[in-house]
Amino acid sequence: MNEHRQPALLGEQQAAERLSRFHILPTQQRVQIARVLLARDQHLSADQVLDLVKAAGNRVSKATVYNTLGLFADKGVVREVIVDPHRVFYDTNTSVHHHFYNVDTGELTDIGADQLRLEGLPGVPPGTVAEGVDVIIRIRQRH
Amino acid sequence: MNEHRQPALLGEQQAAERLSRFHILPTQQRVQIARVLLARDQHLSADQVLDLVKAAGNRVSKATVYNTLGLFADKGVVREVIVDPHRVFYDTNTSVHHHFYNVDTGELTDIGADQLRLEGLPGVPPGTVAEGVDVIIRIRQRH
DNA sequence: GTCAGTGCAAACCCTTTGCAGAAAG
DNA sequence: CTTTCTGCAAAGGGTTTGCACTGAC
Repeated sequence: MNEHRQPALLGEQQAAERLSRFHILPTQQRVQIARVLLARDQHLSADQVLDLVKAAGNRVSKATVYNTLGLFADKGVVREVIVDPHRVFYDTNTSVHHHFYNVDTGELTDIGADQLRLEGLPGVPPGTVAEGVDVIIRIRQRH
Repeated sequence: MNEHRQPALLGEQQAAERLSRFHILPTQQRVQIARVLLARDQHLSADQVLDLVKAAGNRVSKATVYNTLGLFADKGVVREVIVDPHRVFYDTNTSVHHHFYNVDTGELTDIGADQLRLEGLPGVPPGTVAEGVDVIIRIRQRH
């Protein structure tokens, strides 16, 4: 009856291995952050990650969460989603896909790559290379 | 030889009329902001707008610039572009189009609607309505 | 022992807010 | 005269930084 009190966490082993695969040294805090973050496909802000790590009974500082999420994004473990000037979301789904962003609730929902196709991608400006394509469909509550 | 020292400004009359058309009371500051902002197709941050208004010899406060840009966006005079967690850009081109965002330089460039087509727009989640679609192609300097 | 990672608090920066004074109609 | 707008400065909130401490190898 109480097996759902705590959100499922990724095992420490698995988390550490996953970080190693991305050439990230699996320190204690990074592993704890990975355990909550990578447990499922989700979109979390830095603050939410901090809360989840603490809720799981581990201690991390705010600075480390920010540093770590930035590192994870750099290394490709997660993807930054910028839809709101107030906070950055980290998306654990790194495959090609897009998003609905509910401006009223702040909720972010995935749109599979198969549900939306981009035709005729334009060439990038000279001297630059493409890094990624973000498609955001902004929605709001009816009325 | 000195006709380019000052960026071209929209005439006061034109600026005021344009605001009225969007049901915005054309007060002094709003008109001055509109004159620099709407002079051409461009992407400006609030800070840049503040600097431009001051450079044009007019006085405005930071708060008024923020309030005014927010108002303009609400009324549809400009479009907010959120590509950078650090600042919001205001785009004077309100027709359907997309953007390149150079993450190294912070530069925003338009992509005409004719250069990129979206196929198979998915239906929005129940209880919500679409407000807009943003396509951002993130680019960076080669090497 | 050396170098990288972490924690804390303070600094930062963009943006918003509260409120008194000014301007618009 | 009433309502809305503006300016200033202060507050806000997410993110970053500086620096001493800790941990990894």
